[in-house]
Amino acid sequence: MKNREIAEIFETIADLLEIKGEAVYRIIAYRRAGEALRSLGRDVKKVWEEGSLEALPGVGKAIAAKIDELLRTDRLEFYEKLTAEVPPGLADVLKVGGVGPKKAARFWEELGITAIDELEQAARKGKLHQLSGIGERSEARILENILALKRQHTGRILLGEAWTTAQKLLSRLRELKGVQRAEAGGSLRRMCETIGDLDLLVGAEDTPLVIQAFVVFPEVDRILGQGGTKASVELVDGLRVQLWAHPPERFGSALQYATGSQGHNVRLREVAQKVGLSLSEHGYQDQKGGMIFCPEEEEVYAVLGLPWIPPTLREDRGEIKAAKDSELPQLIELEDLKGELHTHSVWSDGRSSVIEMAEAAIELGMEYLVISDHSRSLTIAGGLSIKDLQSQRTEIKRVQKIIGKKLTLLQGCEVEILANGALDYPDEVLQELDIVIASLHTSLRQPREQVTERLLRTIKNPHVDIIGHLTGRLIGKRDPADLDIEAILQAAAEHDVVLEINSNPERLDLKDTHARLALASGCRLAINTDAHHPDHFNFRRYGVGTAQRAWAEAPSIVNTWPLDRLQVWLKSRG
DNA sequence: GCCGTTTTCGGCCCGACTGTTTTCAGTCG
Repeated sequence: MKNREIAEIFETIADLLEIKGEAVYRIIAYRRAGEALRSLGRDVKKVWEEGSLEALPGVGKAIAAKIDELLRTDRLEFYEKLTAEVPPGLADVLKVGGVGPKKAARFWEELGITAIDELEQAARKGKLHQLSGIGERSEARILENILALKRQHTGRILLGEAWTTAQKLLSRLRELKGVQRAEAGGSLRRMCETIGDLDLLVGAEDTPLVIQAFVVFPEVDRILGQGGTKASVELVDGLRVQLWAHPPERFGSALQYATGSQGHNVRLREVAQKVGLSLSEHGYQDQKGGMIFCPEEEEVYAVLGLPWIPPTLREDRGEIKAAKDSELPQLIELEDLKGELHTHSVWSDGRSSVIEMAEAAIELGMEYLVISDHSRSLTIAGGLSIKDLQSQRTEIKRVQKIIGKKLTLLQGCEVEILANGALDYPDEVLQELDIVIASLHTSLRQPREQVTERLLRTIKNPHVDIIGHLTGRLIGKRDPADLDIEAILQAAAEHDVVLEINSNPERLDLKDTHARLALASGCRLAINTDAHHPDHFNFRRYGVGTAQRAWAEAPSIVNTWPLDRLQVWLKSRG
């Protein structure tokens, strides 16, 4: 049983207990345990085998026993009893906007509703508003939200997509009269791999005016809620956007609040409480009612004696303790990247020539650029024959002469890890290349042992320098290969093989938790764009965001190294 | 149900908006 499956069970338990009206902190405990499993990075089975389940944050005796039962028997008696009592379909009913545990319980008890479809039928027949305390407006809103839920394909969109939409909205907001500042918060600012909704924050004196101007933006399809300081809307493309507006002197605390995560904010407010302060989006309040305003986010943390915590760390994954102990990492930044180690050109499936890619790299101030086209067996992507590879070398040398010393071009290759575990070129060919990236594109669905073995064999090949997009996942489209991540990380650390964080927003592979585990295992990483066009160099911000979420510092990322150091390393590998 | 250099028991973040009511519960982030 996988981490995610166990997390889902705990989250459903939390929902059902809430509908049952159980103690709220018991419910929170199950949600926190679910979150802990999702952000673990390691296979919980390994933790279980070590007997250290209770060392996980949010996992105590009772929940550890439940994880144990699930891993041993694939079943959970507590869960089975609970679902016999409260229909599990009610957990889905909670996903409908405007329906929380209290209403779900009443629909079930008074109307016998146990699933979303039944709720829809009841709403259409006007049965909901016959209940006391529920009017026709609530009924209409619930029906509307059921239809909205059905329209949404996955519910979450890719980071890259959210980024683009947010930038458009922010620049429009900044043009509004009276707006002094506008920033994105939420999971976008934290650079999560997918985004559920956009959280935008504006600093302005006349906040209702800004809110009113925002809700009539042409891309707004419907208004879900609107007050003097916040509005919630759905855009024509279905994306939901929250806008908060606060006076500039409160911008820092408001931005901190809007950035989250919820878990981080709860922890921070607990720290505030211990020194007799109450923290909200408006600022700090002392016990006598006096306010401390924070125009800048740094001040929110400074009041508690903490250094500013970068948004990408704010996941309640130990960052507040690290801040207290002055042990926050010196995070990698975009400016630290000195070059790019994984790109494609028209020689295989890229859309630009070597010189076009080189010129774009120069424009971005890179010191070096690796052209790494696909190997021969990936015919669908125009993989290069050994002869083509030699012609390409001539071409790269020719371009190098044209561009001079502004950029150093290296010839690499993204070599296929074949289904049988061999590489797509013989060692003699790999040896001629400046750098070798080995990747899986095919037979990703092999059983765990087999795919893992392919990767282990690849890592042991002395000519392989980097493993590209380790799991092969495409977020929301293709599941990652089933791998023994820990065995692979251990081997990579041992053989000094670098693992790539592929920055393409569809991949982000390694993902944050795996990258964090890789660093803890002693692996080095590279942040690569896998660019097939100069525009794709923009993906670097997502790769850096992912690396930051893994608590990565620049020295662990090989393409922050200057060229001479990189070349010494490559030479040492033979 | 978890957790502890204030605690092994008694705490566990905080406010905005909505709808249906007449003062607030429910939902949401």
